[in-house]
Amino acid sequence: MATNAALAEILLEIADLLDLGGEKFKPEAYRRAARSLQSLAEDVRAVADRGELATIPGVGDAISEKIREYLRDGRIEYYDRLRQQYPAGLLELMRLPGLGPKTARRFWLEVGVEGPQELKDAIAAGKLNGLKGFGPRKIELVRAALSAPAGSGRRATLVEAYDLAERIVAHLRATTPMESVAVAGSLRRRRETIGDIDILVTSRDPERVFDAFTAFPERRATRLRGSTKETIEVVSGVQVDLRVVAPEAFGAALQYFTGSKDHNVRLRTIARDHELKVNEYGVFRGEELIAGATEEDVYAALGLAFVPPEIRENQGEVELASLGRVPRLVEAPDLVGDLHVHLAAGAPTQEQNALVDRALERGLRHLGIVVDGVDGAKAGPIDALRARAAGRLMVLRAVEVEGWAAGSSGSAPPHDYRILRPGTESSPPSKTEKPPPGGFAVVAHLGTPDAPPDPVAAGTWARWALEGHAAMDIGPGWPEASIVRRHVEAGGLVHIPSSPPTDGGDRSLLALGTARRGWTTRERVINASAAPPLGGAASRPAKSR
DNA sequence: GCCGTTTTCGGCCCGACTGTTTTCAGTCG
Repeated sequence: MATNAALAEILLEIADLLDLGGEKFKPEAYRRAARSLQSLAEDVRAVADRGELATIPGVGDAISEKIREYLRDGRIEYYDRLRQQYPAGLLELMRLPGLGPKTARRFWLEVGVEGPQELKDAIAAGKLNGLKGFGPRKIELVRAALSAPAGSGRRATLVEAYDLAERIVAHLRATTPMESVAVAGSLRRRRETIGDIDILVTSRDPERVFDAFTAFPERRATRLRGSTKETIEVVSGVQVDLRVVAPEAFGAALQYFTGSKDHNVRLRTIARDHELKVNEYGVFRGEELIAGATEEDVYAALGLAFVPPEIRENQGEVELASLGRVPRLVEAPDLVGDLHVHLAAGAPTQEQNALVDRALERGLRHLGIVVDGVDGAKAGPIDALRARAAGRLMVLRAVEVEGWAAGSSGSAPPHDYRILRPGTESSPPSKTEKPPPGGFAVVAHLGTPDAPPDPVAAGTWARWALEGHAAMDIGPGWPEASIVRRHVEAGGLVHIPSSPPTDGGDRSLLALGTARRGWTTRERVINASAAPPLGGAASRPAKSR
């Protein structure tokens, strides 16, 4: 595991242990530091080497010292000491849904339970009966949590969460009248993985919306249902929250429930400094509602420029917003080409033509095609496609070279540029390993939605791309936004797929979101330029015909 | 434990929901 993630995990566990001890504010402090590490744009070791650990939000003297200890000794004494104070099973107990540190601690001290199995036995033996604050419903809740199916409450990949949210929204739209519906939460921020899906609705008839939500075919269980929100778990184990809000508060609610938590805390602090209060119902001066219908209003009321959802992580965006200097992130209309489209050599002419026609419909200016299953020296269908494009679209011929072990092999021109495929099946390259010689315009196939690249490997490939002046291909949820951000801030280029996939769905939106999450601006996107800089290519691009 | 263009000490977001409660504690996001 990458150092940042491993350290974050330890800090989170320290937080849980402190919770068990009844600490009031320390746990949240450790969690905040952990979240900062998780979204840190570089290896924490590099930050430590520069002596700048304290610049990380939520990291002060004490946590800095613990981080240094970990980097030096591979352990943190404070953490080891805390762990000795409680049975390991208590942490498992407090992580069950509906249970927390207080409850776990009471089970331990008052019933002598040290873990999930012992708790099961204790319930079966009726040892919880008569325990103060534990009625039959509460005991049943605990019992159900203990026997929850495997995978319950798990995190989903970005693509999985996106598709699920699309199905839920479609179901709601088809079955109940709503004024507006939006997806919020970490899915809207395009996080790499999604803990729970947040859906926001305005409607005059909340009960009807909840009824429709309850009737969603994939629902497995309802966690809770009140007058403003309902939480369900679907069969895949993912949790979905639905909230109904008033139209005049839609923007405030969307802002609030989009998060991130740390971003919102910053906003509320700023509000307080302006003698304002912000919550999911709006921005208030005293009792008076001064903003809330749109997100733009909410930010404006706080004297801030609008912040795109993808970068709301308290990673410097709030400061820039207060100065009115939020970067303009790449947007879908900026993508004027695609340099990485595959076409089977034997594909029917109709399918080949559709590739060009779709690109023309989208108004693309260039299209780079890898023809699979044909000798690179042969023209394949490229000439025919060039004729079809008839000067309206620059059709480029790309070849893919697989694996760093491939050496200098690969087809000779005539191709316009080469794409490096590091070879995800192989073991990741070492830090000192070099890419194969010869230039590349794009480094691609770094992962798939189900198998995102290992962060260390992705970091190496990003470096290859940077050194070779090639663009790093972005996928939905990978590489991690922190790697993308470090790459583009170092001056690197990215490639964002823009052609709609042939298998339906429009997940190219998600790759765009991942790029935006990495603070990518248009200038850093190789296919946002009408004349893509293919300087890293083995040969110069052919002239447009 | 962290943080501060009013603070280096005294705060720390805040509301919904649930179960068990005659007014609240715990959990969650």
